[in-house]
This record gives sequence, structure tokens and C-alpha cells, in this order.
Amino acid sequence: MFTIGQVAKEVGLNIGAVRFYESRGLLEPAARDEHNNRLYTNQEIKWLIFIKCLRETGMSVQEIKKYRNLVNVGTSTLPERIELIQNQKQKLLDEIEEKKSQLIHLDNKLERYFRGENY
Amino acid sequence: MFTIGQVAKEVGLNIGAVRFYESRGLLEPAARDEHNNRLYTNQEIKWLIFIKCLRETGMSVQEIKKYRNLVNVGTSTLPERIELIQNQKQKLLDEIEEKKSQLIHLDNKLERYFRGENY
DNA sequence: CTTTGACCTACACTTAGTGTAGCATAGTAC
DNA sequence: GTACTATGCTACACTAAGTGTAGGTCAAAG
Repeated sequence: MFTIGQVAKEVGLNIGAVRFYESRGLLEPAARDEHNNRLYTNQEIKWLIFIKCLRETGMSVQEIKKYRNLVNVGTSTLPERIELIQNQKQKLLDEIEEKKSQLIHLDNKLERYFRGENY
Repeated sequence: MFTIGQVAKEVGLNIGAVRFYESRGLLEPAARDEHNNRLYTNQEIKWLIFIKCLRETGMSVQEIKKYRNLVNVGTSTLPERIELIQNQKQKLLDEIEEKKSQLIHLDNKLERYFRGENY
């Protein structure tokens, strides 16, 4: 069993973030030792790494919570999980396109301002 | 002179957003009519459109405030304004790269989970 | 015996607005 | 004259995903 400090360091998260994920239901309420300090198993560390991975793709905490609930139900929910992932992928693709068009904004529209106008 | 509702509609912003920009110093405190309602000139509408444009490129309100301050100082600050814009452009480029690598996260790392592991 | 380090809870703060409550005012319909 | 609707005002609460801080507990180390 590991303390929250060890877990946070291992996973690469802020201690506060780990507690935050617990408060949002992404993690089960942690077991506690005799001093009320949180204790984590290897299993929970793995799940936390997975959460971090999903967060790094930009998936919201709420979506990850949904994902977590599906995992809890069992393998029958695999199609729905795949859908969540695919949605996230589409969201990323959309965001990339948006950023690219913002870039064109900067390259065109703003340079027009620089050449002819006041701002 | 135009009311805040007209301006918001014209520019394509929420009325609250216009007031918010004023509260953050992006806009000078608006002139008021005899009922304390805000009044805007064509000039101010143009500036607001420009603000919107910068916001659409993802520039923060704080950065736009800096930009505004530079405009107020005069044309001597053109190099600094160009620097702000270039910084913003670089930030966008970085974000696009980040999103792309998040996409690879989804395509590789997560599909590995789907094939072999539990989540 | 006291200090250091790790943990606890609860709360405030951040961004860029949006939404709401409670108010005033003006124009229109009856 | 009055009711309704639209528009505006201020001030406040709320959002996401944490981070940072205050104030407290506990054990080990010097």
C-alpha cells in the first residue's frame, strides 16, 4: 500500500489533483490507515495513470467519470467506452482545425491591420 | 451613438461580455446617456471587433489589455505589438502540436488498452 | 523538546465569461 | 390610467480543473 505522496509522485500528479479526482468520483474513496491517511493499491495507481492519460487527451473529468461508471458495469459496456473515446478523438480533430483557422486569422486578418489600419 | 444591445448584436458578442471587457479595461468606461445607459461610437465598435478578433485567436484578455495599453501609447509601440502577435502565433502553433500528440495518445496508447488491458 | 515532513480538511483563487435577481425606464396596447 | 414588453442597470453566483493556503494532527530525527 502506498501513501498519497508516493502515488502522486509515481503517477506524476499533484497531490491535490489526486484528492480532487477522488472528490469527483473518478477514484473510489481511498482506504485509510490508523491516522486517517489515504492508502492506495497498485491497482489504483494503474487506474490513476489511465485517468491521467485520458486527461492528457483533453477528456473532461465528467467524461472520465462516465467512462469509469461504464468500466464498473463490466465488459458489456465496451461499445459505449469506444464511443466515448471516438467522441474525444473527434473533439481533438475539431479543435486542431479550429486552431489552424485561428492561425490564418493571425496571418491574414491581423497583418491587414498592421499594414493599413490603426491597431 | 449606439446602445450596448446594438453594439453586442453588431459585433456578435454577448452584452455581458461587452461589460466584462469594460470591467477588465479593454474598453474605456463607456459614455452614458441620461438614464445611465451605455453609449458607444463607431470607433468603439471597431475596436470591439478587433478585440473579438484577438480573442478568437485565443489571446487572453490580459494580453489584449497589454496590447490596448500599447495602442494608447502610440505608434512607437508597434514593435512591441508585433511581438505580442507573434507570441500568440507561437502559442497557437504549440497548442496545435500538443493536440496532435494527444491524438497519437488516443490512437496508440488507448487502442493498446482496448486490445490487451482492462480499461 | 522541538523541529521537520507528510498528511488531513476546508476554503479562496484562477479564466472568460454566462446567467440570474431585483431594479428602473420607455414604448405600446387596451 | 394601467398593464405588458423590451431594454438597460448593478451585483452576485456559477462554471472547469485544479492550485495554493491556513490551521490542525502525527511520527521520526536531532
